[in-house]
This record gives sequence, C-alpha cells and structure tokens, in this order.
Amino acid sequence: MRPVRIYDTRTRETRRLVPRVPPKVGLFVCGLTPYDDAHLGHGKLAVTFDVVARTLRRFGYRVFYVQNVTNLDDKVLRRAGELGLDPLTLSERYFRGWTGAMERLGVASVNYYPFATDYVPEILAQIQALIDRGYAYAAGGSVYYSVARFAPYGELSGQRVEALRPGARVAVEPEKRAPEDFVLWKAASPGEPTWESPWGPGRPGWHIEDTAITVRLLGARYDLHGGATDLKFPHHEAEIAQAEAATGEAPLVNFWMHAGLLTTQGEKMSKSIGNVSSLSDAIEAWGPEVLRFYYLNAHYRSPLDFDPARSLEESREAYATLEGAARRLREGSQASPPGEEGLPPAEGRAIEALLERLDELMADDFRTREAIALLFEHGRRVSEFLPKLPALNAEAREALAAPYAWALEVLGLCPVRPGSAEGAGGVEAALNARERARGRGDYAEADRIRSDLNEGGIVVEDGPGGARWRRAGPSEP
RNA sequence: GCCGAGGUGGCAGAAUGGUUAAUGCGACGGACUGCAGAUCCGUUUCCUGGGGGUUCGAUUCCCUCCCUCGGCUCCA
Repeated sequence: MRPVRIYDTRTRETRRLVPRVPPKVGLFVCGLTPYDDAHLGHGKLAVTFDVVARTLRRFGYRVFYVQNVTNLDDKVLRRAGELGLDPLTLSERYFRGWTGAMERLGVASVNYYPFATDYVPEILAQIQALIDRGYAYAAGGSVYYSVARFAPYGELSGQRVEALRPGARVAVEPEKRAPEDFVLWKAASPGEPTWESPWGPGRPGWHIEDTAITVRLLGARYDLHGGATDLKFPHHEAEIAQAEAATGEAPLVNFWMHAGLLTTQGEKMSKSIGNVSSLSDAIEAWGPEVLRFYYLNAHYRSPLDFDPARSLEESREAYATLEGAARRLREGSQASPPGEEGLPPAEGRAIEALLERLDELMADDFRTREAIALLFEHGRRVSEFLPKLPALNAEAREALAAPYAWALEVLGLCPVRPGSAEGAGGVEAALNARERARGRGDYAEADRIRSDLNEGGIVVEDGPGGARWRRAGPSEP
C-alpha cells in the first residue's frame, strides 16, 4: 500500500490515511436522492469519488465503496404527488436513471447502493439507542435529537449553535425542544409510506439513514466519508452526533472529504434554483471523457463554475489534444510491426519518473489537475517519437503508452477504442477517390468527398503520410 | 449576523517562503497543406482582490478590509 495523504475537513489538516483494518478502506458517499434526473453537479461528485476509489485501489487498498440512496424523503414525496406516482416507484425509476448515467460516465467503482427503506430495522434500533442514552426524545409521534446533549456538536463545521439563525431556510417545528434539534423519526402523514415504530407509525428522518447504514455496513468507525460541501452542515454534523452518541465510539470517520460545488453563473447548480444541466444530456452531447476531463481539470475541493457556453467546449478541445496523442501512438503502433530500436535511455528514465510523479500527485490529496498537466507534456514527447515509431521496438512503444494506461486506470481518460472496421472499406474507397481527384487538380470533387465523409461522422486529416481518417467524437461538428 | 470555501493572465485552472508563477483553451506568427483540419515550433515580456505586518526575500505566513459562493437543521 502506497501511503496516501488526504485533507480532512474536521481536523482541517492533510494527513496520512491509516486504514482501521488494512488493507481495507471503508468509503461512504452520501447525497443521492432520486427524485429527478441527475445534473452536472452530481456528476462532479460521482467522478471525484470514483477517482478516489480508483486511486486507492491502484495503490493496493481494498476499498469498499458505499453510496446510499435516499429513496424516501420530503422531495421524493412531493415529486411523487405531483406526478401521481407511488413514491418508492418514483425513486426506483430515477435511481435506474442514475446508475445508467454512472455507467456511461465510467463510474463503476461503487460496490453497493443501499436503499434507506431497506434499513428501517437498523434505523429504529439506532433511534432507540439514542433515546436510551438520553440523546433523543419523542414528541407528537416524532423523535428528535437533542443537540444540546452532544457536546462536540459543531466541531466539523465550526458552527456554534448559539450563532445559528433558526428558520433561515426551513420552518422550525413547534414540537422541538430547541430549534437546533433535528428529526430522527417523522410521524406519519396521510398517504405516505409508513412503518410501525415504538413511537407510532412514521418514516425515517433524513440524517439517520446514513448512520444506520454505515454502522451496519462499515462499522461504528470507518475511514472515509465523502460528500459535497453543502452537506457539511447540518447533515454531516448530524451524522457525527447520531453515530457517536448511539455507539459510544468516536470518531465516526477518520477523514471527512468535501468536494467543491459546481456552480453556474456564480450560483450553485441545484434543482431548487432551477439552473441545472442534465448529466445524461451532457454525456450524450460531449461524451463521458470530456465531462470527466472537465471535472478532473480542477482540484476536487475547489469550486468549479460551469459556463454552458464554453466550459465543455474548452474541455473538448483540450481533451482532444490529450487523447489525440494517445490515439496516434496506438494507431501508429498498430500500423507497423515493432522494429529493433529501444528508446534513448534518458527518455526511458524520464517516463519512469513521470509515472512515479503521477502516483505521487494522486497520493497527495488527489492532485488531478497537475497529473493532467504532466500528461499533456508527455503528449509532446509522443509527438516527437511518432515519426520514428516504425523503428521502435515493442518495449519502447509500451513505455510511450504507459502514461495513457495510467490515465485510463486512474482518471478514466484516454480509453482504447477498438477501431471499428465496420464501413472502413467504404471510407478507404472514398479517400482513394479523393486522392485521385486531388491528383488531377479537381479540388471541387475532392472537397465534396471530404464533406460527405464529414457528414457521415468521419474526420479526414491530411498528413505527411497521406490522408488519415477517424470517427468523430460525440460532439465534434 | 455567525460558520465554511474562494478571489491568480483574454478565459479555465495549478503550484510555491527564493532563478523565467505550471498546464490547457483562445489569439497571433511560422512549418506542413491546393485549401481546411490535425500536428509541430514560436509569441502572448510588467497575471496572485485592497491595505498593513513578519522576513534578506511574500502570491505563499500573520492581521485587517473588500468582493463572490455555500451553509445556518428538507439541497451532491
């Protein structure tokens, strides 16, 4: 296991990850409430922790990555009411949409998506434990957490309860003993799915599901908790209060990792604001790698401002440069059998050093932007060797390709796409016809053939070795 | 009001107590091309919010102010 340093929000320091049970690492990421389509902000979070999991696995950690699904809450209920659907059917449908988008985005690192409503027994037990220990009280068929009873409350976010502004966003429930208390169990309302409980029929509060699930799946203490910064308070604060009070063990997690928000025109991208861009649409229009590149082109903790008019346009251009070098290397290697020459020793060493540096960057709180910068620099090396490629032996070719294999494994960029042979004969024939037209100076005909190919999604690039072609990416004109 | 995160070139966005502050996009010039594109080379010399302080040296550390965003118990 390579040592990895991670920034922890709670202690506000970057320190080495020491798994509680090496080489296992428990990773929990919250924030999936399937009541509508995923947007670009969700994509950023998903790619962030996908890369965290990929990196740790590369370094020899056995990551168990859990992402919970809040399949029943106020928003699900409201939306279901609007659409006239059963709430659990609605959330199931949007969850499928979510996993479909994740699959296309290349996010395959999540081991398990537990549904909140499958953990009602655990939730009831945890609430009971909190009541027994004096941290919670029943009132009017609901159960509330008594924040005043938990001394470390506010440690994660730096908030002092006295300084809060009650009712800033959410109306204060009159049954609460104190405005900062939060609901663990919600008394049943007509028409809602409900479960029996010692306090009457009802359903789980939002915060409790996470800790009921994590205590069950990851233990009373675990390694990494991820989420976006907007959940730091109150949600993550509540998780600490619940779990540590219920189990008597602390700290709940060793590292609180908070990803910067995706904003757009200076505002958080959010359904309530209504400024969302659909994740699925963006994947469709730009391709998954352009999106991943966009997200990873900044540090995960930084806020990222999405400009619909240019952000992905710019990422597409940049990614095309990065991926183009990888592709030309691959195609060039396929086009000629390996030769006899090795790489100059200095170059071989430089690539070794590059690979080591890439791992070092990731091991230092996941510095993806700098890793990408190094991959661009490697692209220039590849360009330099491209003309000499036919003479290079297999080992040299592999060394040149190694950084791209790294990029694929860790960042999910520069995948090897098997060149589709389908229709290739027709393209070759068209290119030959175009060459003949060019040969006799009939440029009108040559350009017509080229634009026909463009229409068919084939990009023609004339180079020193003659015309080459490739299939256009999803968003290339 | 309080808590948190930010403010770096035309734009996006890294990093660092110390020679020219990455990388990319864009722009411009050149090579190659019938043209375009791709690629390569070069240029884009005075870019670190304001003001103090510590230091031989601050963009980095400290104080203060301004601005933006997030949160304040349903928001990834």
